[in-house]
Amino acid sequence: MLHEEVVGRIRAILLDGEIPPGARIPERELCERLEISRTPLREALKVLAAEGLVQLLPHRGSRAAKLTDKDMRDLFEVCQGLEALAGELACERITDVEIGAIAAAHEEMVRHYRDGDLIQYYRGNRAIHEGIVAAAGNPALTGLYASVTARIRRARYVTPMTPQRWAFAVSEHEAILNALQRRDGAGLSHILRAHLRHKREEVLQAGFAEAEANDLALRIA
Amino acid sequence: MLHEEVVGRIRAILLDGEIPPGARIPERELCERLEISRTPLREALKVLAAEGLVQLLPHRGSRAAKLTDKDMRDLFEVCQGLEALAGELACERITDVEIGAIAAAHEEMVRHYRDGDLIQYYRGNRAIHEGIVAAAGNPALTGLYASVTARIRRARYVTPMTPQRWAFAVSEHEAILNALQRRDGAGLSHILRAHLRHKREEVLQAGFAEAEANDLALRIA
DNA sequence: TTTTACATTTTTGAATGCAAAAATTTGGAT
DNA sequence: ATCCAAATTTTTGCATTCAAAAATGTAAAA
Repeated sequence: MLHEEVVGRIRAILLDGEIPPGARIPERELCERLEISRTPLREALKVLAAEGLVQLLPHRGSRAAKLTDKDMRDLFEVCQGLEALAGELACERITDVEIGAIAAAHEEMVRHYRDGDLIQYYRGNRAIHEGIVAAAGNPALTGLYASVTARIRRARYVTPMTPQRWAFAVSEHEAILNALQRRDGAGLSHILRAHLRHKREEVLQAGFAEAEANDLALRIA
Repeated sequence: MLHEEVVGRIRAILLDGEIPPGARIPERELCERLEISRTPLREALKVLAAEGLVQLLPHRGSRAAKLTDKDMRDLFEVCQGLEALAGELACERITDVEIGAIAAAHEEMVRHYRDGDLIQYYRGNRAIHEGIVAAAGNPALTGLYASVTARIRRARYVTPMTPQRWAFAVSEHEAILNALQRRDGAGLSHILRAHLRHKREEVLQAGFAEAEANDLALRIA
């Protein structure tokens, strides 16, 4: 197994929440499960620590990173900046074919909304945002975006979605697609920011990070 | 020596250009120099690879990353986005004391400009930009900014500075300070973008990345 | 019963050893 | 002399080992 694959598999385990935020990472078990020795596992954990997904405590092992409300707010803020930039760049560079693909993803997402299928809706949602970032044609941006969104993904998908919020999010997406089709960079940037700001408010209001903190506090006590 | 210190020292060696872009990283020598064994060195190299400073070639070791013109353009673009965001946030959150510190750094930088001391000018310049980012009060943003600027630092400082360019850059900095003092987020964001766009144009025009590519081509031939 | 000092076990972090892959050198054929 | 193949050396990637640190358990004293 290649180094990048090891990193990827552990990242997936963390993002799936199989090792919940704040929990100790069982070195021995992971070694057995991935059928590798401690050396490559520890290399991967250090990489993931640099990415912010793992917290290393000298001489006391590693834990799945746990985000405070402040961390969450900060990451959403950065994400807003990155998506706003991506939106502007995308409008300058996107091809008609790419717009068509995003429009198709949008229609599919709306269908999932009508069906009330939240999981599939989220999947489509993510494809659209990632499509816009990809259309910016800037791999450095794509990489940072991936790393930031990975860290807040769980919070986004765990936060409860009310019918009102959901309907409003879909209407925002109509505006996003519209701005993209008009190649209105400033407009797209603006609506993307608002869209993410709203999502951030939902997530923070749900007190996701704090819930996790309490959870850990209970476990320690 | 702690893991983070190993990473930091190798990063410094790379940023200083002591191991030039594209050059092979001599594992054995670095081990002796840092007085560590291969295990912690390799852990550090993998972290630096994730940061984009090192290129890992499976079964053929690691090299100091070499940036193409496209890479450089992309990184500058992201840097523009991050600084623009930082500028807006800074204007919302910065204290009078912090503004005073940045104003002082600005005055000092202008003195170095008048003295024609480019090295000290760059140092002051960097302090101002980092001060604005820090004033945004967003550690996630600070981290990404540090990682992106690290990768383009050498190109910025190697690019020749004409008197005209220099004078113009200083005038831009007057506008930056002014916007910050007025806490004009939109204005600061705008001028920071323009400032970086100009710097990017200079760097790309100087053909820094291509020069390095040729340099490597010669070495290989 | 609770607390504290000590011994034991476990876990961490790093050096070493080993097998596989790549680079280099050597030797032979053209 | 040049080119190609095989042997040798070097380097890489990983498993293992070892010392130090932390966690755990135990027993004695308050």
